[in-house]
Amino acid sequence: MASNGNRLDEAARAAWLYYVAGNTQDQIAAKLGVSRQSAQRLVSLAVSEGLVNVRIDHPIASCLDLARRLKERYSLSFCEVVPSDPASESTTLGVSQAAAVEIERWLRKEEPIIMALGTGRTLKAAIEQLPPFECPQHKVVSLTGNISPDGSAAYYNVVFTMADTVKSRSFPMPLPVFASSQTERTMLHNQAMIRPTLELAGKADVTFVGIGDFGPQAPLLVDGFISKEELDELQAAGAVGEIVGWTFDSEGRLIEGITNDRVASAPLPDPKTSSVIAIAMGQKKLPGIRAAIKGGLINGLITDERTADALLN
Amino acid sequence: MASNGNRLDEAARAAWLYYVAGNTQDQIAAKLGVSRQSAQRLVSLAVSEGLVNVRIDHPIASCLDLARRLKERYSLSFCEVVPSDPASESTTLGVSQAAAVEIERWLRKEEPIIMALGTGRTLKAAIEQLPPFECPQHKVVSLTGNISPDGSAAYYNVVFTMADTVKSRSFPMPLPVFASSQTERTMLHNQAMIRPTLELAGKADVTFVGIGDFGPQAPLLVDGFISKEELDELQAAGAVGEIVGWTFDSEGRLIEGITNDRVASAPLPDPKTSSVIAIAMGQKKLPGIRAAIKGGLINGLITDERTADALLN
DNA sequence: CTTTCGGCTGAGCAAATACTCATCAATCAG
DNA sequence: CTGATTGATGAGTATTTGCTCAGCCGAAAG
Repeated sequence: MASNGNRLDEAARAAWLYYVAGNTQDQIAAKLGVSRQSAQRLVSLAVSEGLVNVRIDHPIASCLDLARRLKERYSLSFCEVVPSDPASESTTLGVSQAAAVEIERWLRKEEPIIMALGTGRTLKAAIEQLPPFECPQHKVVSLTGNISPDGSAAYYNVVFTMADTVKSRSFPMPLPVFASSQTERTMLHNQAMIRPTLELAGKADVTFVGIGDFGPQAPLLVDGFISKEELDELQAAGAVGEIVGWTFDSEGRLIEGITNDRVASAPLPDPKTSSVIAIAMGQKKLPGIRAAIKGGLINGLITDERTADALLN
Repeated sequence: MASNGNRLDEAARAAWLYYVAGNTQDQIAAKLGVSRQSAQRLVSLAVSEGLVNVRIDHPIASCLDLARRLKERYSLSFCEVVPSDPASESTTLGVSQAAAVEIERWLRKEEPIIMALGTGRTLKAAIEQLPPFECPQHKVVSLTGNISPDGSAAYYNVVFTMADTVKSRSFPMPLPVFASSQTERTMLHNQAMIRPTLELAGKADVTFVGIGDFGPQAPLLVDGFISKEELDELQAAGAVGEIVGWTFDSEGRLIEGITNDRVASAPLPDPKTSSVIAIAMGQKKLPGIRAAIKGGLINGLITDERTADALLN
């Protein structure tokens, strides 16, 4: 749609006049020859389309301090803490922006890298913050299958979302998230189309993942990947969190059997040889985050002030 | 002042809650435990301190097109065009932000680079847009002296401004802008403290400069570097623009004699071996910009829509 | 100890902005 | 061709923001 592009152009122009040039919407309306309301709509469109990117260039002392202490205490190689909004229950607010900045930083590199991506709401929100740009030198590979139990494309598989805005070479994983049995998983993983992707995932320079909790609203349950019975069984076995479907207990040890036999996801890249950065915040995820750190599943964390504080106590 | 730092912390937090979390100032006030007015003041402080950085992630088609045509027509290796605010007479609005982004892009590189900086209001405005960060691997060298005719530090010498926010190795040029004679210049340039700096400037990987005009408000005149008589003489000799004090005619050829014999600035780095990017916009500067491009003094340009349009016609 | 001064604060108000709703135009299926 | 649907528009209005001004507090000077 040319009209759509033009509209976004106009929106960008209006947003530019508003945020950069500091015009009022009245002035913008006059300059663009539209009504004041339309100008307001253009600005708000630009905002809602994510064209407007605000960053605060000030390391808030308390956040820096929390990040430093987390890094020290848990030997993390990367940690970023964003301010909390005390009133908000969102599990993405703030961390998604910070994650987007970090993801962009990696993708802006000139030498080719391999980036692996997990799945989940938090990560999806982060990807949606990315500005469009081109980096054909990089490879972005999904750690998890993109097929829902009902056969449709998994909504929270983020590689596709990313491909919409960032032009890199994408490697989705054309698999279900869980195989029906360990045997089937082996078979699936041996497919000629899958194997290279799995190998690529193993060689990732950097990995971004979300962490799923095992409360009553566990994402694996809500999205229909596991049944209530399986959830109960996992909880009984001590499950506190999950990364791309790999379930682990409070010590960060993968739980044997149950669902981990059937997860079709690639194994998590080894944090010893690459950066594995989790993006997670919120009370619910706390046990999972703590466990993932303790078990050395991850070596990087992007979280918020409140969660950081809780992790230290 | 700890209070000052705390205040900026609070300002950053308020700005974060406002711009990123989307709170109203009332909500922020409640959360930070201050009055609404104070919250408003914190937000506006954050804005005026430059903590808040807005960027519009949308290439406005017409600007992209102008940039492309400029690059083609004049064989520029870099060109960026920002939207114009039709009502504003500013010669920095927009281009300073765009220049800051480009400068930051260079400084974020991991491998060490040498960046040379010119002088002037436009460049200073750009430097002021830079967020604070550290890049000790780079060297930033001034092309011009930093001593005003009256002996004070030249206000528009930007290396110091930059050193305030960006931690790189800085090389100011402890010289006047103009020597009193050609002989004195030779002598000054042969000083042991100056020579390495000059050599560094000659090896710059990237150079950012402003362009001065020769109208009645010529910056060289306004800042007291040259007299009205010298200005008249230069104009009579065909001067249309000036970069770090080097005056050139409408073909971009340096004007022999008069002031060019005495400019203590380093010679402009050769655009064949490095990027020499001019930041300039506005009707007044048009002849100077055109000449600098024509004469091959620069190979990169950051300007605004209106100026770009005029350059193409 | 008092005075002065600079900066901070809150109240009130004007301006700017965002939202809702009814209307209108264009597109598309039948 | 007609009716339905979608999306844009302008008016009116509520909310939010920014500005000015008078008062206040504490630090520094006398």
